[in-house]
Amino acid sequence: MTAPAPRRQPTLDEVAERAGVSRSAASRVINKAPHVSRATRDAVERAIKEMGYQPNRTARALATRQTGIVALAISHDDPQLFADPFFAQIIVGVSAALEDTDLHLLLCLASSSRGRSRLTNLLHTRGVDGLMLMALHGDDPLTRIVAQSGIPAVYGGRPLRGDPQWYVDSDNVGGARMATEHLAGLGRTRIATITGQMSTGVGEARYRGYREAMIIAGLKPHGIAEGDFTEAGGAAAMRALLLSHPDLDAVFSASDNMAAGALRALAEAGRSVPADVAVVGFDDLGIAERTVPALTTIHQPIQALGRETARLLITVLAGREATPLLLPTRLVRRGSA
Amino acid sequence: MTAPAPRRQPTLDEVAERAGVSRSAASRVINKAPHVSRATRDAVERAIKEMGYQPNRTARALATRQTGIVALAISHDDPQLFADPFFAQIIVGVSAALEDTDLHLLLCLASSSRGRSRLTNLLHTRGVDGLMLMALHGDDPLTRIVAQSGIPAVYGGRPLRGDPQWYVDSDNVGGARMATEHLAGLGRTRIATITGQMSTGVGEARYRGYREAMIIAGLKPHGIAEGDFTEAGGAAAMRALLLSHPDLDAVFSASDNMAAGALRALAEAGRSVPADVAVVGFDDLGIAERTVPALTTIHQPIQALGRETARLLITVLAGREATPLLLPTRLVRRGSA
DNA sequence: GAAGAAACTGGGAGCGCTTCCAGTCCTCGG
DNA sequence: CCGAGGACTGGAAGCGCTCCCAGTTTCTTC
Repeated sequence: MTAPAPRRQPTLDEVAERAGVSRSAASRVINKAPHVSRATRDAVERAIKEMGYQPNRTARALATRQTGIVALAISHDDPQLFADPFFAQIIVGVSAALEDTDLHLLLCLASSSRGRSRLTNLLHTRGVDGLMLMALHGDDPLTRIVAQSGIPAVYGGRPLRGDPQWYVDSDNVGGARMATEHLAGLGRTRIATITGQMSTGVGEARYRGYREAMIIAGLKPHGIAEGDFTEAGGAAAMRALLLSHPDLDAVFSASDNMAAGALRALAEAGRSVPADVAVVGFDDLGIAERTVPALTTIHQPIQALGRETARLLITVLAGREATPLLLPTRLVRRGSA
Repeated sequence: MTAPAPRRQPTLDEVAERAGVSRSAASRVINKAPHVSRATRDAVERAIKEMGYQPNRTARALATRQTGIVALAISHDDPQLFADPFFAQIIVGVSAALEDTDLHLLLCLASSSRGRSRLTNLLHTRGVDGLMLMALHGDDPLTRIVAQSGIPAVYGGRPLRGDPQWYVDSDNVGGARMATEHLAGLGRTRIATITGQMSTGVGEARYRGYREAMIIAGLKPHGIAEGDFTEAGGAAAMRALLLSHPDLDAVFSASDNMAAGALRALAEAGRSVPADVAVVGFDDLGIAERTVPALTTIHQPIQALGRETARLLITVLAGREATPLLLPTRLVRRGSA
């Protein structure tokens, strides 16, 4: 069995003819343009209803130079990373924001080089009106390509390098500061940190928040280990910290995944949490509730991040004034600190 | 700050002029059509390279009546359901299959009525070449709309009503049968089942598999409770079963989520698993490894489901012969049975 | 009642590409 | 040396819509 020939849709010309007016007139009533008499409008609207007319998207796109499509590009080396619930939440947020516009969402997983070139092609061939970019790593070549294409782009999460004109981000610095302050407020003084990759925007920002809070609290960093946002990486980092700073009494981990690994490593080392070592994570993505003990962490409003990224892009596309946005994070107290 | 004016891309006419040939000739070399002399081809290719020409997607779409876009529509009442890792895996699979074509992926969350009408509109305005549909419930009005639109559609997971021309599905019946047989093979004879909503295709199919296996094993169903694929629903169903059939010695649950709830309810009732009651789930979606005891379950190849759904659509769009596909499931033995 | 403004109308030129078709140019067998 | 057939070529007609513009009608206003 092969595909059936699609049923032919009526065209604007046919509608106009049926309504006994010119194509221009019909176009005007469809686009709610001014200078249309009552009689014309009625006739056209009746014809439209009778024929079940719907304007052809492609033709309209060609004439207006607007496709009505925006892309969400997720650039990351590991395609499996997409399976992280993070992105599902982002997509839910983005979709919600697009729902009251007539924009549609194109999804680009630009992890492979093939995926990247497909995205580049999409930009150059004017396949989309705008772009949302997520999960870039430090020196992603995409930023340059995007900038050159001239297609409006909004970044979800500020990239490390290059200062994009438009972005929406969680307040990573503030969150990390809050986490560290919480630890210090608990009376802990030997506070270590497990960072994400310092080549990423988030990794760097959360580390910076930690540093700032330590300075304000009048404390010296007590152990810094770089992880990779994975559970295994967190465990390894924790072990390293335990070796280099055996007397640490608190850890701020730049992600819940890593914190989960750290908890495991701490348990293996016989340290009790939070009695011996207090732990604070970052993200609050489900896993934080399932660790033992449950993780005190910084909540990041992911769905809102998606929603606001899309909203910002909508604003930009509408030609309205738009400025970057920083979304607040908040501390969620559970058992680990 | 507002959007900058996009830099103008060269057009085919300009390329042709630069190469000193007609637009038709240039078009021919771009589309690798026959009847192009070596000299013409070289000239055009040089011009293309020099000018960085990329054919405009929209214009091409208008001329060929093909957009180069396919949509993945997820129709479900609950938008939050999308956060389920299931869909992320589907998307990864779909993207992988599309990656070696020049089709792009449009994502439609058609849960709200607004979302549904957006999708309908997309079909009628010829905004996409083809459609993949997932997570339909029984009498989804979408099936009719899709059929009427004449746009080729492939179903991921067979809908309950209506027998679509093309679909890809996991072998739910076979999997459920396998699960039940496993239980029977363990010597259990009083085997209950917790079903999903019987108004869904999966719910019905997995129940059918259970029934068939029971008949083959010469056993009588020993308790049937309808759940809703959630953990809470599974727990409630298990409690009901414990009340109606206190002597049951095994349970086949139509999803891991429900099985997790069932395990909880069994623990509360003081039954030990698998000693008193053996439990088998369905899906193998991560949660199965994290229950206590770990869940014996039927593994469903989700990523492959997405991939094959996309492949089938690609085949259909290419006008090639295509037939429905049933993906094999397999038993994964863990602690619960 | 005339002149000017405002409302309406349809023709037509695009948007950037594909594709049909009628020509032109070669090549080659008879 | 001629004609047939094939390989090329460019002109032109779309694809279905928007939008400018010149022309017509209607409404003001003094």
